[in-house]
Amino acid sequence: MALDSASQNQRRSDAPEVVVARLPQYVRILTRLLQEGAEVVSSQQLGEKLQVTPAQIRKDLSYFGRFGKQGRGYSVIHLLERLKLILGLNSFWNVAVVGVGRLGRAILSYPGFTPDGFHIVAAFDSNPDVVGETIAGLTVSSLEELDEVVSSKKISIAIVAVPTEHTQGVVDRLVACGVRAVLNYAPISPQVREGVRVRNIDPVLSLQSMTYYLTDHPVD
Amino acid sequence: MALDSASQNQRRSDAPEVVVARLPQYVRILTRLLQEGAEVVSSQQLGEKLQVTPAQIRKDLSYFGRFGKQGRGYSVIHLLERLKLILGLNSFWNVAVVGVGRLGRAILSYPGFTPDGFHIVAAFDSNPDVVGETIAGLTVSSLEELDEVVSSKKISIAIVAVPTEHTQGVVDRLVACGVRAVLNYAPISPQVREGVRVRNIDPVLSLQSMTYYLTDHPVD
DNA sequence: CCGCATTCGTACTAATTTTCACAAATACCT
DNA sequence: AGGTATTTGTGAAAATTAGTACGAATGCGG
Repeated sequence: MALDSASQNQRRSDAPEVVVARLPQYVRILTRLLQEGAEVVSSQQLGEKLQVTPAQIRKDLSYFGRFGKQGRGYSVIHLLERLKLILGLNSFWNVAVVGVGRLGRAILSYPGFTPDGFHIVAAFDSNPDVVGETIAGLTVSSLEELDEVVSSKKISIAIVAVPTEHTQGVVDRLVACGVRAVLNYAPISPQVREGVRVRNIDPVLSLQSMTYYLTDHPVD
Repeated sequence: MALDSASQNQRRSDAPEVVVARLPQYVRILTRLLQEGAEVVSSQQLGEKLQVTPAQIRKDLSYFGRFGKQGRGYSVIHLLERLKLILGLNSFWNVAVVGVGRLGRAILSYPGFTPDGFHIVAAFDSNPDVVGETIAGLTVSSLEELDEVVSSKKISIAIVAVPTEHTQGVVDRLVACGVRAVLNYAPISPQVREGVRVRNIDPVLSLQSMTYYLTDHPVD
């Protein structure tokens, strides 16, 4: 009880990254529970749904405040609201897609980003044949216009689906335009300055880390 | 996240899962180095390319054997071969895609799996309008034929891109047919019996874990 | 061939992450 | 109202993961 700031509700800055990465899963489960009409949920129940120990859930949440009631659990709607606020999911995010090839088109047509508050408001490609084309209601812009459009449309997140060899260059340009979060689909990990976040979507790496377990390994 | 680490490791060498997950990245870098004509590489150089400490690379490799030479480093071609053997990447893997909607089509048309030894040899869908269609040279089969085709084509890995509500059911059927590794694109984490591996591709979770850092958090 | 610069492999140490376990608070039953 | 069953939040312990540092090889230049 001696820790003053530690026991306050606003202690957020020092939450480990691994904890932050779990919060969106909690948000997802809570959203479903809310739809199902649940009013209260315990860390025990959440843990079962997420295949995680109840202690971990309580510990994770404790980095951000005290949201539960002993003997009762967490108010689904209240905890959900708090977590969305913490993650910045209480408002919309404007997103650009860079690279309108096969993959970029699939991303532009994918309806799964919008319900979660990510609005794709611009698409870019370097190919003059593609620029001007309209996909899923969006007209593809030239990369020349990147700076202007990113500024005017207040874009802070980019989804990058360009050929591997252009990825680092595109990411550099995006960061120079003020983008601070990049979701990259190329099979490399772009380097960025501190303060910029990158997540890589790399299905081949995922497959390759599973084949290890499909292979017989002598105990040696 | 891990359920029961004691029961996870049976006869297998005891390399932590987090180490196994890094090996494919080593393989990727080594492949590139080999193409560039490099014959030898040190943990120092590998570490720079991967943004990890040299010690971590040496430690990771030491779980599987002794591959380097003091004062010299690692033979690129030799280390690459050994890692591919460890990961089971020295031969081909037959893969099925289940769900031929927009996403499934994009996956079937994606050329990036083949060079890494993952051969998509079957596609399944429940929609009779889609069954029989040919995409990227593959004729879509009905889900009825799952068991037969998985057996006859020796498929041990499945890529699942079906609507969320059907995902668990499809995964259950796949596991019943003998599939032991699943790459899932739906925004849930399918539950499987021990011994079956699942990796989820979930771009929304990735985005949501970045928005935290784009949001101002009072320090106190 | 000798000394010096490299670099591995690993025992040891540090940091991080997870789990345990328990006081305190709450709900509910009789 | 009193007793019992829940369940949180959190220090402390345990487990896992990463990093340090150094002995032992190895190669090279003179």
